[in-house]
Amino acid sequence: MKTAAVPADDQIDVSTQSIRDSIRDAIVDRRLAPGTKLSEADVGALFNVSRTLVRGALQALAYEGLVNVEKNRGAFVAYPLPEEARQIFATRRLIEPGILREAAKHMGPSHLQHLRQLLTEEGRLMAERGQSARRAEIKASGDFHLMLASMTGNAVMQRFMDELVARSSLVIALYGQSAISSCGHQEHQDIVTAIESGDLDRACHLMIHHIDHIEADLDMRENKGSDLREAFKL
Amino acid sequence: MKTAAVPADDQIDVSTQSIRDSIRDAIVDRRLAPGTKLSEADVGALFNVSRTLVRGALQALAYEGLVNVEKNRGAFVAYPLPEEARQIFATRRLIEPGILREAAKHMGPSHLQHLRQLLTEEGRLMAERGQSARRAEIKASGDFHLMLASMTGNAVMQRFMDELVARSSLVIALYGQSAISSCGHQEHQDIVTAIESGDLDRACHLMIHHIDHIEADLDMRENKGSDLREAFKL
DNA sequence: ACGCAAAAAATCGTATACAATTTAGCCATC
DNA sequence: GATGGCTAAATTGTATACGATTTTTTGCGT
Repeated sequence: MKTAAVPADDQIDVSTQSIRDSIRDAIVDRRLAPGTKLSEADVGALFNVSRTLVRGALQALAYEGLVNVEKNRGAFVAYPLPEEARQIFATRRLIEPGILREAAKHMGPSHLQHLRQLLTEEGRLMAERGQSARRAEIKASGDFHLMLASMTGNAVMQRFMDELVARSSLVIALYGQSAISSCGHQEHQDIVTAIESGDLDRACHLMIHHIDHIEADLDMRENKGSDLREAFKL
Repeated sequence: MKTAAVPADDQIDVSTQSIRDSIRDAIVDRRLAPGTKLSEADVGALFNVSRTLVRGALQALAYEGLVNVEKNRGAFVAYPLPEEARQIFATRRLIEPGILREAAKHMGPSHLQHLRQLLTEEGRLMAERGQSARRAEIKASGDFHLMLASMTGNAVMQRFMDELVARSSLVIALYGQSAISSCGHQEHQDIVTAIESGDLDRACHLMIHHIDHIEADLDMRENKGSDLREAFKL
């Protein structure tokens, strides 16, 4: 059976952590499709490490919800079910307004500039063509939310958001319809504008609607991916 | 060097998961003091498993923030710094009102009865003496928040709360002053009463103050534990 | 040909082995 | 008596080995 295609760094010294990050990036960047099997031996061969380290990385990713490990069968890139997807977005709606307010508290002019900078980059990527620009655009879109989380100065929240954004990316990969909601970029801008003008209530309002829009763009009818095992076993 | 004292089940078949849970319980129950070294060999001997499984469990616990693993030095029961503690409670203040509202949406009479039942048990434990009753009381106090989280029906939120409650318990073990804020029990009751009466705004308000009170009961002046390594290395 | 059972291969689960690093002990020296 | 450095012990990091489980292949009978 064909098994993952993971970016193969050659010769470079790798640790469990770096393997985890590489696979994570590959999943979030959608270079690894949901459901793809991640064979311990194969991944180990790609990184020139033993299964021991690969197992550690896969277990960590399982904890983040990015891969499922099935006993005696192996690890697979997570294939979030619609219900799971709903829970992820429900959690984001619950958390992100609070993050926004908390971030705003600590925000200075330089922070705002960083945000604007990110938005500029996001807009630039939207103009470009090609799959790699598309991927970069999706990543940048997630980075907006992550940057807000980092501005809270709260490492716990930041980690929660890391996980939520990563899993969201997986959900969008599975159920997303429109190439990308290009309105997302506009909504990001509106949120920053609201923050700048000091209208946090409005910013939070916009944020919630923004998340709603992302979720509304999904088509979560079952069996989109036709993975029969997933469809029946869970 | 003396190293952990972990509850030793004898002969029972154990997996990584059960080891993780046992250590987790021991930490949350405060039978393992913060800073205690968890030697792979020793833990493995107690559970009659190889270091491989122990390592897996310790890595998972590290991800939850319950243990710190220092490269080439080993795993230690986490010793949260004051700043970390503040972030944990800040995150709880941010999340728990939302959980409350979400839980209330799905709450039927049977759910309310479960909550009342938990509060009764909590009250009963408060009347008892002895260290084990004290531990059970602390656990029950955390269970109140976890039960609310479970009532949201949202597995993601539930896992976040699991982590937050576990880490809170560690913080309280380190910095807690008054035996236990016995007012906590009263506050739990007030929250449930507010929910029953349908006044969610009031319930959320009470919840936030409840978390504030827990945090206010801490004495987080530095060096309570006088672990010099921790003081300098982080 | 098709289906089913048994053998073979592949893959995972766990333990053990060995290398790398840290820690502890000890003696010489100031 | 304290300090510095050297050696030995202990501990972790990683790879390998082997048993258990699953998956695939093979081959037989219908």
